[in-house]
Amino acid sequence: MAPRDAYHHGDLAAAAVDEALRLIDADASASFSLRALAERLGVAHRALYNHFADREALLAGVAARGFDLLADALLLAPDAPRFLAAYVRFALARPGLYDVMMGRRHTAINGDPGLRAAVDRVIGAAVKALATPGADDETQRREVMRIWMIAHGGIGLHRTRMLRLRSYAEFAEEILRIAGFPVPDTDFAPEPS
Amino acid sequence: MAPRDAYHHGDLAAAAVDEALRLIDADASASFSLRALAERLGVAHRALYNHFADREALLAGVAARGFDLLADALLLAPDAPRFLAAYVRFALARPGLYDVMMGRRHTAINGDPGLRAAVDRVIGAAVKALATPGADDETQRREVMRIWMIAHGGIGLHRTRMLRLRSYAEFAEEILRIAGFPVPDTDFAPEPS
DNA sequence: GTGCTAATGTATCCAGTGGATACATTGTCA
DNA sequence: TGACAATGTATCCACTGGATACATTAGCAC
Repeated sequence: MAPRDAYHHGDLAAAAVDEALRLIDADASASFSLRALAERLGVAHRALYNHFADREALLAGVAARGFDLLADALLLAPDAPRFLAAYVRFALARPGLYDVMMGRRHTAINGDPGLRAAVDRVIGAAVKALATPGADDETQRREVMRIWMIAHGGIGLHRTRMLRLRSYAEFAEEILRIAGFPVPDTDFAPEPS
Repeated sequence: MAPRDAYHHGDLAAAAVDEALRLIDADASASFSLRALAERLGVAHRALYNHFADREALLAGVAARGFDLLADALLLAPDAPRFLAAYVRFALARPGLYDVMMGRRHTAINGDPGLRAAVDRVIGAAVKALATPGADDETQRREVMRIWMIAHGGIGLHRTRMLRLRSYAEFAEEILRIAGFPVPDTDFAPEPS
């Protein structure tokens, strides 16, 4: 839909996603606006509409990039507990990006092939890290779902302070315990802001 | 902060929360606006600011009402699996309201006493339904967290169709299995829209 | 009862938003 | 070289949350 050739700007579509990701990462609480993005790119805000149907389409691009980054991080995890730790670390370190990734509605997720592919990379990383040798496919799939639900749910509840956990460290240990993993001696993740 | 006496309108503060809840329930995908709300109340949009500091404060009121409704529903659950079922049913039946409830940031949750109290009613209902006779407090608390994480995470992932579950019924069965509960023969929840 | 005062609601303005239409520019290729 | 389509700009619109200034009215002191 959006050509990748170099034109006036160079490659506005890619630059827009890059810069949008930067803006969203810089301040998760700030609301993202096309006009602010266009200004940082030195371009009329309407120029973005030559590359993205609307604001949602641009954010879908950002989300896809986010899932790719997440998959990259998760593929390094050698086992299940470190997979869970890496997932939680990513989400809490980049709350704005995580919101954009998870805020999409299902129509957007399945309507955008690039986005769906990036999500599937994450699922692939999960299957790889959570695989247990003897188990059948159904069991594997269910384990992926279980860990993902606990991680995603835990992150959401922690961020609203719905559950009365005093600190990030406490949360991190707790989520490992709840998932049924041993808690390592050393902190498995740096304190996100 | 907002007096509850009857004045010009009667009780605009309460009426506003009621009507906002109705609007949000009616169309979860529509973005909620103060002006649309004021129009439905037959009042200048600026009148709402005599009762709520800003849009967020009004939505905090809606969220508090939502948690009260959720607590009401959960208190009827006689055991853990039916607690989980009731929670999931509520969230999927009222997606807009659930978003408003869970979209708050922690500052809002803990800053508004009414909201915090409503959240605590939900936690109380959870403790009641998930209590196991012999267990100590720490174990109880952890079980509440585990079920809540699975429920909240599962709802989020299901609504974005992140996990490849074909239908709501499939999701409902799966989340019970994942939480370690037996799956009943009959559907435990009607299909939400 | 009669005013006074503060709570409530209104009128009007503002900057900012996403989006649309019409037009200018410019790279590419026939 | 020239036409055309891709790209970017100028300008407009309806709508949003919010602010300031003013009108109304309820309820209390007397």
